Amino acid sequence: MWRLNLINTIADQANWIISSDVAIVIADKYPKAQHHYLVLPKAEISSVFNLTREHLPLLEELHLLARNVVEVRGQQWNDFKVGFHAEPSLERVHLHVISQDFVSPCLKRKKHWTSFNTALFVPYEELRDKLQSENSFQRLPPHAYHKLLDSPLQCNQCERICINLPKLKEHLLEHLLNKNGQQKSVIYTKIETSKDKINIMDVTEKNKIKMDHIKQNIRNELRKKILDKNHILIESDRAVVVKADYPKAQYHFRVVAKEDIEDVTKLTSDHLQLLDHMMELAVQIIGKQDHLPSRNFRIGFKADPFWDRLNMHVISDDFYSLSMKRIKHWNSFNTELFLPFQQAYMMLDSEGAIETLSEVEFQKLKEQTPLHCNQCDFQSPLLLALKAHLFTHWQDKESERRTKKQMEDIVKLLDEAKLEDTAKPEAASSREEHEITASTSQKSMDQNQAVGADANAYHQCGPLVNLMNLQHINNPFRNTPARFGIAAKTHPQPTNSMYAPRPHRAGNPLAYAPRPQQGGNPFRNMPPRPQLGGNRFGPHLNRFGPQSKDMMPMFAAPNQQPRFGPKQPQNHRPRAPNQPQNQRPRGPNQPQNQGTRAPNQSKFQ
DNA sequence: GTTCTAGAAC
DNA sequence: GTTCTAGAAC
Repeated sequence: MWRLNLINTIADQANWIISSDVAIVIADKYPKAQHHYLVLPKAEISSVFNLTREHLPLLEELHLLARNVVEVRGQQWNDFKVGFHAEPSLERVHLHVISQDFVSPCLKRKKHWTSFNTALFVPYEELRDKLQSENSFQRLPPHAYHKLLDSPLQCNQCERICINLPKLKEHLLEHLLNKNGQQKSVIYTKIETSKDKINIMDVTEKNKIKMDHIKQNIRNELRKKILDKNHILIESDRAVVVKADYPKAQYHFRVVAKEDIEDVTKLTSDHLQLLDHMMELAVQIIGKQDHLPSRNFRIGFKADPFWDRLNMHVISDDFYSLSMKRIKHWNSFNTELFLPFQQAYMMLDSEGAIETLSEVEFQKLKEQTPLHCNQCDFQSPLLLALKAHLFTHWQDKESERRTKKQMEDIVKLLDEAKLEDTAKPEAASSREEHEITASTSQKSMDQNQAVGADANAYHQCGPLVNLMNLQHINNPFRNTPARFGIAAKTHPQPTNSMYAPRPHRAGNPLAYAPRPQQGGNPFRNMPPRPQLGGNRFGPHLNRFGPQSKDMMPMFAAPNQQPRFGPKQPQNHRPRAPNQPQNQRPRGPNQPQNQGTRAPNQSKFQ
């Protein structure tokens, strides 16, 4: 029965985009716009006419998942319409989440348009308020329904009324192209005789040229930025430190060379001193971040940089940020697309150049899934699930940090008390101790506030970058009740030793390090590097220059053999050939969403 | 919800 | 002649 199509679709978890304990999001099989999703409850509620006031919390959850799927797909919430059909055709109540371009080959009939762009579409808020006030939602009278179906085809973005659906579709495409920066002169596209096949090849080609031009202008922004003193956190004669405009973690800075070097591939061994200097600046900016120890920072270059000027990333390893919106954002820091500083330095020192990956490899790495957590064995194909997971790491670290801070305050207090005891031998009562602890905490808090209010300190130390705001409207986890456990499709996690150990995974600072199976690599016996230690960042320790070869390398364990050993011929980068992380042997638990149907789904077949 | 198709509209 | 719409069938 075709009315059960949606129920059949959700029976197969492979169709789920995201889900919670109570609802599921799927893609509309016949999307009427560029983005079109359906949110369905797991509970068997056949239609919108069966909803009552009791369902308001469920409705809220559907709406939350609607926001999440928009976030997952990297789209803007304001571009979407979210609501129900007043006269739905298919069973199981479903919330439409649809982008307002309405450009789609599946938009074929007038009804497709009117069902979303007249009163036949009931926005989420309208239904919610109706249930709140009247405890039910009623079907439209037949005459009203047919009248709405006959509504003129008025554009949803301007006053234009079109004579028929093909004309409206042509008009809607104009809007979409205009929105994407298309000039009006090239809007009028050829409509092919075969239905719904619109030839926009010429248009997209011209679009591409224009977009390339715009991109080039943006690329130059970094060059301009280093001249603008307002953006600069630290400046020297050879480089500056600026805050990243779209930070991909809580702390994200760029050290930008003043010298006109396009990117990391243009570096030669002559630039080793420049790299030393850039590291010194990185050390300085890290040192100014009291909130986070230096071991939580990663320093390196993008192997496929967007900006038109050599810039070195200094980024905290939480990677929890509202700007972390796309899979390529994650992969650019957590695969071989990120070239750690020490690796770049070694390459330059031993080979005199940094060899890049091919364009094909770049593309592959950018889109690579599943996404592996950089702090544990968690993995997921969905960025949203990874972000939810990263959030738990962030919370743990914050709580750890707070506890540590409190302990430090107490120790400090005890030290002070000791001094006072020397002068005044009477032991303080436990009640007094408690009072003193409380007052110290208060004092510490006041001090923090004082520091926060100190504009000069703020300027010199740089702002606390991108501190996560749980209540931010764009935060997908805002107001998410814990019980819903929004984690989408959860995949089995590796539990046995068949999985490669973490040091060999992309996302690890050792991503560029050689792997055991690769023969002839001069670094293959190198022990794992420890995390960066705070006190090793002293600017006076210029351990990266050739003159420091006899010193203990900054990133090495104290007894490790020196990394800057005798040079060996190298015709390739010291990494294993094409061993993407997602080709690791699978564990016994296969992902549940691949192919097989559960027995209880047979009733839908 | 979709596809098919006859007949109206152009 | 082609394009477009709308009802029937699924």
